[in-house]
Amino acid sequence: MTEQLRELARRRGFFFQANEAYGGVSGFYTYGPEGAALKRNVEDAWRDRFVTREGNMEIDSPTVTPEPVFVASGHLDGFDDMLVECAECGESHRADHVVEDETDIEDAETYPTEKVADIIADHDLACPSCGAPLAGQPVEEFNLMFDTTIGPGSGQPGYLRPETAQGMFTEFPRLKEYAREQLPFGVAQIGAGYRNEISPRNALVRAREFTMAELEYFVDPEGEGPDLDRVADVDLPLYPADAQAADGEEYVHLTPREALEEGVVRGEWVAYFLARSKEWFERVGVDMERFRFRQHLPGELAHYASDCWDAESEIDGGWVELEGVASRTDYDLSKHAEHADDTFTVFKQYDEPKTVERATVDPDMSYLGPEFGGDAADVADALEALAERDRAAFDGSAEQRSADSSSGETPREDQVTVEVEGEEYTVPTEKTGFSVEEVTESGRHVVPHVVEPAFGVGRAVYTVLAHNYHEDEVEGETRSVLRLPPEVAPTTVGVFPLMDKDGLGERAQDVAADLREAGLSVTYDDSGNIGRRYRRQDEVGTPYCVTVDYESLEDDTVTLRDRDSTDQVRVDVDDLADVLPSLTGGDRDFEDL
RNA sequence: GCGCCGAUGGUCCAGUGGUAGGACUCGAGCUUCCCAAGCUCGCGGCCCGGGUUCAAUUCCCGGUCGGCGCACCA
Repeated sequence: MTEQLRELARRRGFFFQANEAYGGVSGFYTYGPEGAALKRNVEDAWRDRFVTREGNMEIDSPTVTPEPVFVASGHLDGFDDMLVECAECGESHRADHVVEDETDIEDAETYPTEKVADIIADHDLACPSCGAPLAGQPVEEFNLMFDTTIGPGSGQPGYLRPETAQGMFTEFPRLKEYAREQLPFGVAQIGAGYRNEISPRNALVRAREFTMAELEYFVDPEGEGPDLDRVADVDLPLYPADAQAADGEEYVHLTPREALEEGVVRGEWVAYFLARSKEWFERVGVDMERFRFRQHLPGELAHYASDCWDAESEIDGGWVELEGVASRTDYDLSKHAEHADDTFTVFKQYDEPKTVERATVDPDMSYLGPEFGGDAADVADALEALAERDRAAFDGSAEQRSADSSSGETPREDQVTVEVEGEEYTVPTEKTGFSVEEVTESGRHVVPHVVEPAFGVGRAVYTVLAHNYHEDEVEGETRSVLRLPPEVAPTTVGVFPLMDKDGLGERAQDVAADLREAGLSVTYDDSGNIGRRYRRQDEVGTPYCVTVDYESLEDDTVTLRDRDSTDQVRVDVDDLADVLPSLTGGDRDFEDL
């Protein structure tokens, strides 16, 4: 099936390997005319569901991203792994981890690979799996992010984004303004992401450049949940972590509300988006008999996720991840708040203003300035942060006195020490302007939590193709047909003259032009006999075909043929522009015509 | 990245130390006329580099790409 599908995809222009004229490179694909249309329709359906109907906003951020963003997000640490492979058992290990586990060295991760290889040789380190010596084995670095240089010369380092999500996070300070600081709100993006996969496989399933559709839904961790009534009847095929540990594949079928009540799914928003996702996958043509939500096992969770469910489809006996619905908590926004020079919180007003005690500082800059020079402002910021965090530091705790006395200096109760970029600065407490005041707060700054449904568009397209490919037997002949939902089919209607003579061709051309003018995606075909033309359209999933015959010339009717049943009805030419959209939109059924 | 297998028209395959053939598709024409019909004609190909050889698509080496298994998939 896969081979036939792959062949169909190539031959009919759904997708194929890119740059084949130059030998091709693994992991890159071009969507041909049919595939690009199918993909666009899938994306449009996603946009309709997760942007328009959810009332979210869509953005479009750059794919080239400066390095500091990934320092903050944590991707820089995660992708720059050093691997060493055991010659004996073939197992790959993190070279830096081997070194750190077996020696006193604690920061092997920061060493160049050659040095790590030397250390392994010098210490006669062995393979953690089989015990064979690793000395002499090369230590190799692999980057999962594509790097680039921004600007001329050495420029500044940048990376192609491994996910579109960071764009939504880095622009959060503006986006929250557009949302009028009202949680919850969602920001979505459809675009390319890049991962320099070690071994791309399986066509669109694991590509190095691929389209993602991601929604970052920002919620108040203490706020109200979604309206689960709207998805009350959705049956979720759940495959929880504990069921995966057990033998067999026991799925649990629950509604979102049941799943929450039974504690299978943690988090109302996750449950809500699982339901919306399932409905959407069904809408674009994923077979629900070959679909499930699988919970990530604890060790499988990404560095940013607290809980994650993958939507998966079954293709040829294997399961393909289509979507991850992750609880990213406040990880991303907190990280960017730490690293970036902006505010990643939303101000949440209390119902009633509160009076609270708050520790503040008002540093004497006429002292700090001369004392610390250019660092004075940073010291002042550090003092403010310290006051919020630990007001005891300002009244000379026992611990601090003890520390001071042990250093041999005169105990000083009246000073406070802060650290700025590794340097310690000591300031007399009286110069900090420290005080504890009663203030009235009308609200507080909340770091929103993020619930992220992230879809792989290419994988969805691939699944839709695989799940809708059928071979019928028609009078002993095999008929290949893609039973795509009309909404996503690349072409809505094929228009043919029964024969290309006696004016039928001209009449059919007019019909095709009129339907195009009405906004429909139309293919005109006058080549070969009529049956061949129907089969061509069947193979690319065109749901309807219109044939102009001799009767058309008399009474302005045409035959309208249904892909799945191959049934035909006669329809007035003038009605086509209304009938076809109502059929594809699901407002009418073919049988009722 | 490792191992095994493979690479010949758009697609699927056969074959050969003297540059190749079929089927399907596609195009033109005739014929038929509502579900891959028939006939005629036509377009179109040996992954790349090196070696052996008078001569390599064929044999050898290396590479690239693909499939499968392992590893990897933050």
